[in-house]
Amino acid sequence: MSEMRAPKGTFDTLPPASAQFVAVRDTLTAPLRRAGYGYVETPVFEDTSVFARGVGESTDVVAKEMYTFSDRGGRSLTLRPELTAGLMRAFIEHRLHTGGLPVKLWTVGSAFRYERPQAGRFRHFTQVDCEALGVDDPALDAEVVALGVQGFRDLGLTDWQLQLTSLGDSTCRPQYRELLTAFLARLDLDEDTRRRAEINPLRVLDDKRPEVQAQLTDAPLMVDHLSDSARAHHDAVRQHLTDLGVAWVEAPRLVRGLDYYTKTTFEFVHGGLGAQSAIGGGGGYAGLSAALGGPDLPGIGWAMGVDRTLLAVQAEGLDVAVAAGVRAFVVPLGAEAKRFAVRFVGQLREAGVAADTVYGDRGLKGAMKAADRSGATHAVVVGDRDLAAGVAQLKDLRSQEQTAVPLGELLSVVRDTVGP
RNA sequence: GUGGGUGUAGCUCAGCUGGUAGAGCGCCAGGUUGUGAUCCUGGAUGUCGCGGGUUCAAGUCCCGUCACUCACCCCA
Repeated sequence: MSEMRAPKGTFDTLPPASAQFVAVRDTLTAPLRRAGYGYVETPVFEDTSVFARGVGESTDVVAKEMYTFSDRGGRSLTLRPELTAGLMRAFIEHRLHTGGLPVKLWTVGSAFRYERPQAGRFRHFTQVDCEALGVDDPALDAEVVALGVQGFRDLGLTDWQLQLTSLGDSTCRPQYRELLTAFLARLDLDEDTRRRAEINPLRVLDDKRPEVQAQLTDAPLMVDHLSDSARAHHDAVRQHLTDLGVAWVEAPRLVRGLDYYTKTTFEFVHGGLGAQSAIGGGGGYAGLSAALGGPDLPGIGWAMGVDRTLLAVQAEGLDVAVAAGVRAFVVPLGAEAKRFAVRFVGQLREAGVAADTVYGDRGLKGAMKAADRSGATHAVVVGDRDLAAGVAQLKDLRSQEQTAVPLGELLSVVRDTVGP
């Protein structure tokens, strides 16, 4: 066994399972493409300050989970721990806000966090990201959420739910925060939790330990202390979601780990994943653009975990992969037949038929075995003897029926028999 | 960063109270010198994660270490 291994917390996605990964990734992005969102490609690493300022210095992600390094020019760079901050940096750098608003963007790619791996949590993972920037409109919030919902529906997922709440805005959140801090100060909490309460008291609300939860039954909730405008925004979002046929559950204790979220906040959770049950999440972020030195513009967006969604697909036993493999497999026998096979496979592919042949000297039996494993429904067996007679044998690998086909008709017969 | 579990063939695993390794699947070959899958027969592959200790003897017991895994924290 080799000592070479994928780094801790990373994994390789190999055939045939990789076909499912591709299907999940493409299904999640399809609704965005259909809705007119534009694709953006940004670097996998950014200046460290993009994340420090964008994600928030006090978050765990920035404080202890970033892959940060110096390049040869002495610059501090960081492998992106999420995709939104880099997207915003590009949005600001290229002054995309000077066009029509909102600006609707999506991207997909790798993200990196130095965390202890566990089920559904890795140091390298893939996210699909969707952002709508520059307009504060509850209908836009609803659209963004609905586009995420559509992806899950298209995959056939059923064991999931949308959790929704509002984290308030700059006028009501600070007041609520004080209220909550005062409440938490009266509880019997361990030192670790106290420290967390200081950094972000909201996060204590979704502590999973029963002894903590028991003390939180009477905790004040953000949704009960929203400003009039935040309240109206939240109500309108829910009305639009209803109109769009999107169901949700109220999650007044939903907290997200990135500092930039405001108002609409949501998470998609799946029942088959273990502790890391979130397959996607997002929300509004009023202050992010300004925090990165850009215009003071609002935004709404989400990130979906492709790997976690794939786990969800597998947990539900769904068959999402497009049929891989080939339809026709050419089996040559002899030197002349070999030349014919290589040429004929090229013709089949050119004609749109997924086809393959055998490479390496394996003999007829081995070649037939390869044909079987390829997933092809039909084999084209051709030996020098057949070529001399001007035919090839077309064999249905399921029924075992074999018929001789004149070479002049072979291409069209195979194409019509096996399909694309 | 903290805690629990597990490391034996390519994969899934068995190996009782210590006596120097096995099964199924897969792979290869033959049965069928021009036919796969099915069936029959045969075959190959292991530093038992690594290091140390106890013992006449360690896959088995003890210690350490690494990896994987699950959970906390956090999050996709």
